Amino acid sequence: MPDALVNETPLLVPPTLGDQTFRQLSGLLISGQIAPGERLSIREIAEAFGVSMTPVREAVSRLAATGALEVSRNRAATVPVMNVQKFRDITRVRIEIEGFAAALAAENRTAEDLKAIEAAERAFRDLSSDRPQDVSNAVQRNQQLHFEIYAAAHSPTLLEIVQALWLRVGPVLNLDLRENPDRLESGIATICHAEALDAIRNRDPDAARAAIARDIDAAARFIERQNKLPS
Amino acid sequence: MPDALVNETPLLVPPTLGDQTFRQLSGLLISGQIAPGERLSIREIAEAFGVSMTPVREAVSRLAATGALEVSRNRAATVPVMNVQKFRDITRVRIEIEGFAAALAAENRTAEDLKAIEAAERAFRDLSSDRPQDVSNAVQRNQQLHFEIYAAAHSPTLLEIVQALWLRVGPVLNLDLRENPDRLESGIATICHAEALDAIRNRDPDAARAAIARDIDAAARFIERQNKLPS
DNA sequence: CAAGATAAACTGTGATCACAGATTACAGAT
DNA sequence: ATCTGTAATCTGTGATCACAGTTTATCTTG
Repeated sequence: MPDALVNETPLLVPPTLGDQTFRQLSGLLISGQIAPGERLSIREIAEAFGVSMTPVREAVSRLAATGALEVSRNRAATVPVMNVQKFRDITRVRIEIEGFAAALAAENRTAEDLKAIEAAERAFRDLSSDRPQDVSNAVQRNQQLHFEIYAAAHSPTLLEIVQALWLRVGPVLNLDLRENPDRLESGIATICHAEALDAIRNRDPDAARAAIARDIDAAARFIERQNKLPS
Repeated sequence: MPDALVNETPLLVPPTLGDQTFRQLSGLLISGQIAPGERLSIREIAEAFGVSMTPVREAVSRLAATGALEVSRNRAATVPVMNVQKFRDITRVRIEIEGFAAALAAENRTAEDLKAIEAAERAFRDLSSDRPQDVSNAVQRNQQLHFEIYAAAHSPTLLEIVQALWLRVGPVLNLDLRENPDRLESGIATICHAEALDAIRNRDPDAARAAIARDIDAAARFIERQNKLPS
């Protein structure tokens, strides 16, 4: 599931335990299965994953480096709790950067990119109408669609930045989604996705940027409206 | 609870050896004192810094997570070598993101921010005219000015992203600068800095974005013109 | 019953070791 | 002199231990 978020390593060499731990933790974080404020003990994770402390330490270090985890001295790592101020800050940055990625995708997408995006859009729309309460799959397919678009921008640098941003907002966005599945039923996401797809198909960068910006903004407004964000 | 007051001041707790190692390596990378392609052995660094392998491993993991270092399985970490394609990609992203940060700075800067930016601009300009061959200080003061501007945007998320970008381009930009000090004499940087300062002073986001974009683009064109980038 | 002192358990940090894969150096053969 | 196979060296990876600071539980005390 977290494959879209993690860079593929050559299959010639087997990934290290540190890599595997990083991927597993990333998947749990981005899909909202670890709540903000939750404590992550290195020893507990090591025991749960059947490895020693060393690979977990490396994974936690990497996650902390990208802001996905917070570590204090001699204290357990925690998923950052996001207050309203931080949430607005990261939302503003996401709108700019992911909007830019969508604009680049509209310019640089190939025919294969378009086909992949169309398939991902259809998959999300079908699930949204057929099984709107299937939150786990919705989270996964929404992520799949977004990153098909961002991959079509053909900018490795931008892709890594967006991945790091999603690792930060994942716990907030998707944990909320799991608690309020009706957010999907509003259909705002489906509309924005369709607009983004059209813009990318027509190679319209400004429209693509606007569509992604609206998608992000709508979700953010929904989160803020529930007032679950602390302080 | 007195604990709350103590915990609010994180500078009282001494940084870990891993943090210090990370900072030292970051400084060496961002200032171009470690060349692209150079190998960084954990044991060598540990011996040079007088620590064990453990803190160095953590620092290297964090740097690799942000793309500042590349690690292959069972091989020494290396400073990523940037070909023309990668360099253009990251330059394009820098123009968008750092331009956005400059625009935010023009909107959100306080009077104190402006004073700090003005001082940094003056420091760079003075050095540029008085001792144009003092590359080490020029690199440092250029960085100082840029990050005074980016800090004035008051967006922690954006600031971390820009820092990660500088860790990647530092080796290329500043190593080149050390080998070709005459780039400073062109005065393009000084002109762009002055434009950016004016725009931020006048709270003109578009002009601030354009000035920073021109500064980044000019330096990038200078690098590409020398054709030192491989492949 | 509530509040505070104290001990037990838990935490990350750092160092050290064993190990297997990768690199390098060196030898011999052609 | 050049190629080649092999041994020595170097590499990150992972596990384990000791240690000090933090957190939590327990017991005492008012």
